[in-house]
Amino acid sequence: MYRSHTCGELRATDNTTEVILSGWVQTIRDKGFVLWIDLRDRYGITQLVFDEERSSKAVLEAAKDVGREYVLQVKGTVIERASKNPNLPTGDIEILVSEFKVLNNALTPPFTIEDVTDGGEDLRMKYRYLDIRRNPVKENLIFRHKVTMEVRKYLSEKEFIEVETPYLIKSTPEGARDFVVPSRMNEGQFYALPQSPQTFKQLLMVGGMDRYFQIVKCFRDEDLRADRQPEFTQIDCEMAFVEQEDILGVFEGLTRHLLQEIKGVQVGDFPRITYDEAMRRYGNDKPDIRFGMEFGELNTVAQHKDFNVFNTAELVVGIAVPDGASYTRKEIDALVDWVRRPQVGAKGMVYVKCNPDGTYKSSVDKFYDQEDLAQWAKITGAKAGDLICVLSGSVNETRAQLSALRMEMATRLQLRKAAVFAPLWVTDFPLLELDEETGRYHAMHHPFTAPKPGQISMLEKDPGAVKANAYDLVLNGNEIGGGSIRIYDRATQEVMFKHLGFSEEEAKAQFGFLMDAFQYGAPPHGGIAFGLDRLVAILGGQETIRDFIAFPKNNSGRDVMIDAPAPIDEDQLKELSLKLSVPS
RNA sequence: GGUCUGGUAGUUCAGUUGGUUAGAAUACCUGCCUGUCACGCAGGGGGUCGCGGGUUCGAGUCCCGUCCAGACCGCCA
Repeated sequence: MYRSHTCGELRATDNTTEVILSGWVQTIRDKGFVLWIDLRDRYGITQLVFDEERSSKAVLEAAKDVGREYVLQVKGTVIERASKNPNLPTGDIEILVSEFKVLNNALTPPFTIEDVTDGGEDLRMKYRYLDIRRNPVKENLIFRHKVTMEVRKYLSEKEFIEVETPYLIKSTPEGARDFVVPSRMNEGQFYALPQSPQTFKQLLMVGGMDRYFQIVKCFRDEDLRADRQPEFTQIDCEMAFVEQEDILGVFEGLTRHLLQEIKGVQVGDFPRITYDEAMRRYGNDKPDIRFGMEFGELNTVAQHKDFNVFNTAELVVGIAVPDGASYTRKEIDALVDWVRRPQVGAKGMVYVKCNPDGTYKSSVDKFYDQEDLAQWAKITGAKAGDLICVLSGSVNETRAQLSALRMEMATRLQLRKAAVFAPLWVTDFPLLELDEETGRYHAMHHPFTAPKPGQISMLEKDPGAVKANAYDLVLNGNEIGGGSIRIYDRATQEVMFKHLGFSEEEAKAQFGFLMDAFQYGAPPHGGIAFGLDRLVAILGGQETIRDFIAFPKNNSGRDVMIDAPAPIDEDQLKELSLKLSVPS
């Protein structure tokens, strides 16, 4: 037997009990006459004591030879401590060790295994198995487990069935780049790893599964971010015989359940706004509504004066930064520089200080009088003491720029509080999106999304105006879920493919199986998929998803621990009928 | 593909205007210490200043290139 108890469970009531513990050496405090070792496992820390009076000389001497992170098995008696540690759950007791065994020794770890480590990101990833011994990472993984358990519990209670779908599927040109896998048995042919189980879950609906979910890995070969990994986990869901309202109801319920069970937070009905409204009020389709600073469009009051920049702009729009009027000239200049960074891309910024005395001071006083500026303040909701920041230009770019500024100011003003949860639904997404480079329309969500009833006819004349039965669930400025009502008849699906620029042959080759299935009694259906990594990170109050993934990839898509990806040898290439055009 | 930031001891970092032998903290090693728990005290070892080139009497410091890491833009149906 390696242990009778864990390192986290012994209390004063266990006094005099004979126990066996196993774990890792957290720290050694050697006072000469007495020596303590903190023994750590997943459950906690228990202090071991060795001293000159009560321990045998051999045991005490041997204890002086152990090092950090050694794996020990100890046998001893629980005793009440002479000096207790109120900061530790096991702080009332310690183990007087009668014998112990070093199960394994350990090199000095390259960084300290403590809550606040001295290790940098890179090093922690290289030795991720050591990082996982640290409480913050360990707790995150346990937290993730709790979330997935609650998801399974909730959905199972609602009659959802978890079904596994294949990982080796077919590559399609739409959307993100696929990871591809060469097939040895089918020379020159490739599988692709799924970007999502989209078509399979729809086929499960045709198969009559009615309510499906799956906690499933998905793969996208695109550049990474703090909240984006090449392989990531989705809570993928689909329901038959539903309309949008049914789906929003069930998954608002799931989200509320998680907030309640995981965070103990109660939220009322989730607000809903349309995509168009989100863009107008926040410049963003995933607005963070934990704070205000809503956009105020100033075209009517700022144009037709002598300020040419505004007169020639498609959109003039501002936000009121709370208490920003006290900014110095230098601080405002820094803000202007900030919006002019290439990442934001604004050409400049007009500001209005709303002085506490009710007067206004702006960077465009030459063109606008106090009355004009009072109008701006009214529209942006600026109060005395605020700073109005105004950007102008083309609609889409200006909104994106001001949205970036809004988020930046909220961060600086600490309005993005991790303990506050503000979910909302964004609905009525456009069906299609114009790719400005190719001049082609592509599906904003995916090509299986149903247009709003009655709007199919608009596809010909004004494809960009067609709205879809598509929706996103946004939490604290992050898209945590997105879905749609699907097309379920062959004719409509064919029309969609045609408008996306597929020839009949291409559509048949790539999605013929789905359109065939639609001819055999496909039920109306729709669904949603949640990004689990992101959801867990946000519930955990953090921005980066990496610390909620046991073995994540770095910025360049590398696993620095196992050093992947890596070249494969000549024999493997040959077996797969592959030839490299670059030296490996 | 692009922008920005960083790379100096095992680790996290400091390093002034380009100037003597590159520092701190922590980790590690040795010794001391009668109740520690971030133990304390004394001492010690530890450096290809990412790599390559250039400017200079002299480069951790300035310039060019390159690699690596991180954040962001593009991208992510």
